[in-house]
Amino acid sequence: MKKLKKLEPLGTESLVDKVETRLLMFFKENKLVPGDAIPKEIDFATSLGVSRTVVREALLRLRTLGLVESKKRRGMILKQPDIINNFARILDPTLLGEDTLKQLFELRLILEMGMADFLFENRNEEDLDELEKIVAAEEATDTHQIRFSLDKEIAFHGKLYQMSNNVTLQKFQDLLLPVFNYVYLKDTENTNLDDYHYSEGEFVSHRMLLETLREGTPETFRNAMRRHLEPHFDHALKTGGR
Amino acid sequence: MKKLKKLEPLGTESLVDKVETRLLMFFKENKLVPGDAIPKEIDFATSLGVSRTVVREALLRLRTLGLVESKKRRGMILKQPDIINNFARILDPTLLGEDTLKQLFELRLILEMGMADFLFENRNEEDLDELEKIVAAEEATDTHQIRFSLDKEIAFHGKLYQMSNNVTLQKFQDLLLPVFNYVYLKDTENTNLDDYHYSEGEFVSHRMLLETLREGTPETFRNAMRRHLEPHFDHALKTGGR
DNA sequence: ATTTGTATTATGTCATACATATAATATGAG
DNA sequence: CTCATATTATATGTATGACATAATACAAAT
Repeated sequence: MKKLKKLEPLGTESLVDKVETRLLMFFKENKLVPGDAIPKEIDFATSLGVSRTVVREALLRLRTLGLVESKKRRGMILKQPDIINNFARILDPTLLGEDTLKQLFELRLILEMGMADFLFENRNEEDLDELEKIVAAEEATDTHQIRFSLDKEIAFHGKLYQMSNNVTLQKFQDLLLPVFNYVYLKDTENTNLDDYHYSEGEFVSHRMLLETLREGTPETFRNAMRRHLEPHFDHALKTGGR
Repeated sequence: MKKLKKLEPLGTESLVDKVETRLLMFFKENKLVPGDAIPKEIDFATSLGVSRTVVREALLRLRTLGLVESKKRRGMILKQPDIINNFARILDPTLLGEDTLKQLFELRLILEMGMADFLFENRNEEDLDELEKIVAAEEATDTHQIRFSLDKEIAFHGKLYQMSNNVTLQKFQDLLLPVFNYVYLKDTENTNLDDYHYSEGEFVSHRMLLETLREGTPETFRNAMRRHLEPHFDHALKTGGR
């Protein structure tokens, strides 16, 4: 038997896959930018030699990803994909695995530890005042349970994200909020955070964070935030194995 | 003319939209989890009273988002949506606006500043040795240009992400890498980073970061990292307005 | 000139048929 | 009986043609 050339595994990708990549190539080659109109389904179908069904499914994918938008009679136009928005639909904590949830919660800790510099860069009286109001309201309500009242937690930390002045980060946080809540609640079920005793007995409250943000530096703020988040960090680090 | 009650705009959502939400409800109500099989297209179609086409398009969306997976003859099963993977297709830097790019680059700075605690929690000799190798190779090559050699930069920082032991974070970094490179290159075009002079004249090299990771604490590491990233921070903060 | 109707057009939906891949089963060789 | 191989059934994938729907342009009417 003659030596035969190894038989290449023939592409496993479906027709729709191919068409999708062809469409993306088409956009790039023609240097189309968001706002530009693209040919109609039937034209793509004929020039690619496939059925309208296939073209439609490929375009539907791109639409799902927010890359194109379709209007009746008007055809389709390229869109600036809103990276974040699509996930909102499916990012249901109950549909995510334990490990992913844990990692996303870690991500939250990372983000809040890392954004100090941007907070200091963009802080202004207006925002600080609003933060002040949030803290004041928090202190006024229930002096015993203030530490881990979820609503206040969200209000305060949410405001911080907003103050980062990074819209993408904000959207990201909005998106992950349900996840955070979910993990947070699950955690508080198991370990009663009120009983948690901080190292050196010192608890860093929202008020103290606010003061640090007013008078401190990014560095001191990071340290304060680390203390503030200590129970969460402990939980995340303890339950290690991924 | 009499004062008329404002006429509510009636729902503009398409059939496919409705079916999609119905499908998601179905999954939740039946407490389906990743791995579970779901009814076939035709069954959904008949029970919802719509054509297979519509069901198919709705399912295709969910497939595009990674929530379901389809295999011939086997039907469809719920999948753990890979949050990150979906971005890849559309996250072409050339398709993103300037502002989004900038914000993603900031996100990188935030992540690297924030992950210190996890690095220290998960560090082990093996990883540190590998990091050592990367640094050594870096030092060996070109003693003059070591600071901002892109490859080494990627190798070193990439390894850090890997050491965070957070797969989601890693994937996120993989995904954003092209964006980072893109922004990085554009930055170095304008401002020659080699000419950048660090505050107090002190430059924190990869080697110093490594030493801090070996002997220091999360706190000292954050400070070192902040110094190391100083030119990037400066650039990000200077060009402020979003 | 503003409104109202009408034709046009590209996407949205439907119905049906067939192709294709694969799990399940049956068949056959040893 | 065991294993490999062929067959069959089935759910998704693709194709085709038809009609519905909404948005636009333009004509007609007031």
